[in-house]
Amino acid sequence: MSKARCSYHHGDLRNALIVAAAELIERDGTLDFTMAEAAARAGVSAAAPYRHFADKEELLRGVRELAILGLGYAADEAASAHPHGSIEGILAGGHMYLAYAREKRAFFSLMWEDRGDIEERREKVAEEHGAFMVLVNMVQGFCDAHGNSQVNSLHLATQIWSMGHGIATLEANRLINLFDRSIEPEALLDQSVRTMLAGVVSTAA
Amino acid sequence: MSKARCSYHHGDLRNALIVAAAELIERDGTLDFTMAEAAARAGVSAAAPYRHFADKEELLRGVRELAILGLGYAADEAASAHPHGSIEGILAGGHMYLAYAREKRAFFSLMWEDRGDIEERREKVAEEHGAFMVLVNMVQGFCDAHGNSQVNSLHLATQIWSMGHGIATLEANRLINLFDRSIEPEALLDQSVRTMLAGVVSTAA
DNA sequence: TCAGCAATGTTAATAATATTTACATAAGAT
DNA sequence: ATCTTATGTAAATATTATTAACATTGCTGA
Repeated sequence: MSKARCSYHHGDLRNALIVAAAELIERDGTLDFTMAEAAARAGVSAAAPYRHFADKEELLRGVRELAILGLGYAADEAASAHPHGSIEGILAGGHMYLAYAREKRAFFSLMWEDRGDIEERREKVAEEHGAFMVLVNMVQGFCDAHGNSQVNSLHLATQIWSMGHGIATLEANRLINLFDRSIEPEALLDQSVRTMLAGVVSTAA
Repeated sequence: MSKARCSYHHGDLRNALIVAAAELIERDGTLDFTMAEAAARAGVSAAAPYRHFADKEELLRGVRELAILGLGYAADEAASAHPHGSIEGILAGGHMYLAYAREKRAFFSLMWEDRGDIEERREKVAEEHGAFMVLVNMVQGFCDAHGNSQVNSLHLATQIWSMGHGIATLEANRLINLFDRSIEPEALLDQSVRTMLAGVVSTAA
């Protein structure tokens, strides 16, 4: 069985709950949906979730996985629209990240919030964090194209990521223009990335 | 009256509650202290806080103000240890920010989380956000010292802030070296800031 | 095929908290 | 000295997460 709900057993409740929770997060823009509502949406009783998740934390981690995968797809898409190694590809990735932070705040914060399972996450980095891998690739391509082979692309990617992450995080929390109303996040990001990459090129061997 | 608690009335309960809450946050490293415990610590009943704060959110906002002021003092201190306009001053500010994020995670996230009162915050920017003003000053000094007067220091300060904010946020959530274990946050920050400032100088009129 | 087990659901507690209500006290103004 | 308002208290309420005790059913091996 794997249908809607022939009878007593659901068939795929774990995933159904993750989806239900994600829908509620999407709907409310917060992570504080109730277990009961998620369960109801999946068509089961309030206690059923506990057969699949130790607690709400664990369900949230499930949702997070989904979100991270989604971000990876978005990154693929952004990257594939530009030539490999081009600065535009990197900028497009940044815009995608920024848009995600803005439009899916709750998922974005869920994704980057310490939930006490860093080690577990580290083990699954390769499978789950496609988005970062895409960035590393683009950076690698950029360095190759600009004859700077001394650069550690993992390192440079982290540098660019953290830069974009700062802007995106502040934007998600509506704080990026707390001090200067004229700030435009995308422009700020572009400028930062360009400056950084210019720095890398000027250091070229 | 303004003493410990001569009798029925406290005298300064509002502040006492903010301090109590801050102590609990410090102790547990989380924002999820209970109103009851904060009240108990201030020596009053569980319902008393509601005479001073509409809800826990409002108490948290009170604690946030305190934290932001503290960050401002730390910024003053960091800046005053280096010559005005020096790159070292800016780096020191960054290190302070990073250390704060690492050592006071809960306060750090409280400070930069959207709590639905952006407009109110904006009105008090000048009084409360000393730390950013310090940064703006240092940046201004740097630009003056390097003969680049076309730069909008508010804008550049935002750029540097968001850069440091990204690294600090990721560090606070233990994610900065999720992909690359060899990353050292302070070194990454220094490098990023130096690259950015080098870019500004090279663009000098 | 069928008995029995393990997995997965159910309903009815339990528990922890925020928040409200109804009442008490006391500080300060008239 | 009294009256009003601000500030406390104790005792509900309400909301949720989570657990407990019991039910159903798919699957496994004889």
